[in-house]
Amino acid sequence: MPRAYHHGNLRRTLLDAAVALFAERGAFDFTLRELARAAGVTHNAPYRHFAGKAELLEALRSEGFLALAEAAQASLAAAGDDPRKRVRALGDAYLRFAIDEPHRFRLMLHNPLGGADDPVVGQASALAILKDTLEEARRAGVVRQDLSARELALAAWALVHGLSSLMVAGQIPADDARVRRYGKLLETTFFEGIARR
Amino acid sequence: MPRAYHHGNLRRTLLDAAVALFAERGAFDFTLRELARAAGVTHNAPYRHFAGKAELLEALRSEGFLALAEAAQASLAAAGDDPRKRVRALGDAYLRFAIDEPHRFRLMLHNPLGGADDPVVGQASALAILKDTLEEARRAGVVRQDLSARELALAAWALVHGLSSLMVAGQIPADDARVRRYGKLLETTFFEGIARR
DNA sequence: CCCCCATGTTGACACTGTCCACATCGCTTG
DNA sequence: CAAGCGATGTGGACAGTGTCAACATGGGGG
Repeated sequence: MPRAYHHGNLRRTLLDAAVALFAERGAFDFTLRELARAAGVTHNAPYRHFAGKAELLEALRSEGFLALAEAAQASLAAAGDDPRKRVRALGDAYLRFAIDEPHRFRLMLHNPLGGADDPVVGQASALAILKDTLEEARRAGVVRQDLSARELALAAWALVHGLSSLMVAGQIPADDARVRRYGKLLETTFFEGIARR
Repeated sequence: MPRAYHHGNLRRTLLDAAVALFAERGAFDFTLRELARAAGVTHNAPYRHFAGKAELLEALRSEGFLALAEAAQASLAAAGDDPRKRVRALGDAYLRFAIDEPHRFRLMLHNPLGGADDPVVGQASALAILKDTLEEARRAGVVRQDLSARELALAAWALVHGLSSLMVAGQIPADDARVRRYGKLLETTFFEGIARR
């Protein structure tokens, strides 16, 4: 099969190659030209799809958040109707995402500081899912009412994010047993402690 | 004053210049040669003090953890004898450090993945302080006894680290009032929830 | 059917990290 | 107190990088 002059789907190929390179070496020190070579293309072809290296990285981060949002939706769909179970499902999904794709996770969190103003595409939607689910819980009356859904969402996020970070950083082992145990601990901490009515 | 051939304290100067550059642009994209220029020295002088760029970064991370450890000690010294107050003081110190020096904080957490095996110098000592303080609390009987001091320390760390991360990332505003409020919330969460006897 | 424009290529430039051989100093030792 | 040696800084070189500009190609809409 003769390689066509036009690659066909270079953008996709480049993004995939980038993720693969991340996973392979565990750092973000890959090079644009390297990516181009991996895709079997000249060092300048990527510039037809990304304005520069920074934009490619941003695209990767976006995709990460979209994937996370998808995983969150899936876990919600499997969680049934109990509001508390639904919140728990989101936490589990987050933790699992962080553990299964640590490179991507770290890339996503590696924002250039102060970035609440211009969040990456997808980040907002991931956070929105959490907020909506906590809004459900709020309406169902299983959490305190004097905090907004957003505040509750941030608290829950902080909780699970702290654990995820430490696991990804290797400070806390991430074996299945521990993940389940800490997941439950976080659940009670959130519902009996922080969000208690 | 004629610039001497031998700079005198280049290592220090380079590290300081690096921190300054971080703070100035908010990303780790500085260049070794740039650093050398800022220090008024040839592009190769840094190699007499660091094997390469990676080693310089690692030195920076080390210094960050040492500074954090120092801040922790100071806050302990001012905290009196009550074990609970002492733990709380450490949490506050962590949060304050993250907020006051977000660049450094992000650099420190930016480890090359899986790094529990070869932690940066200083990281261990910072963690040790927390562990010791929780050991005190454990001996004083104000926390549950079925968790080791290390486990308690990690739980406390996860808690405060989650909040710190979100604040540094700009997701949660870091004004004084909120910091105090969340600090108190974390304290009760930890002592009444996670670590309750 | 043809031609236009999105996609890919070639060539160039300034700059980077790092290696090497050499220059300059200041501290130790006799 | 001299000398010289090791630590520190210099200058030049090289391959590789990000990015720009000009050119080539060919598939899909008129």
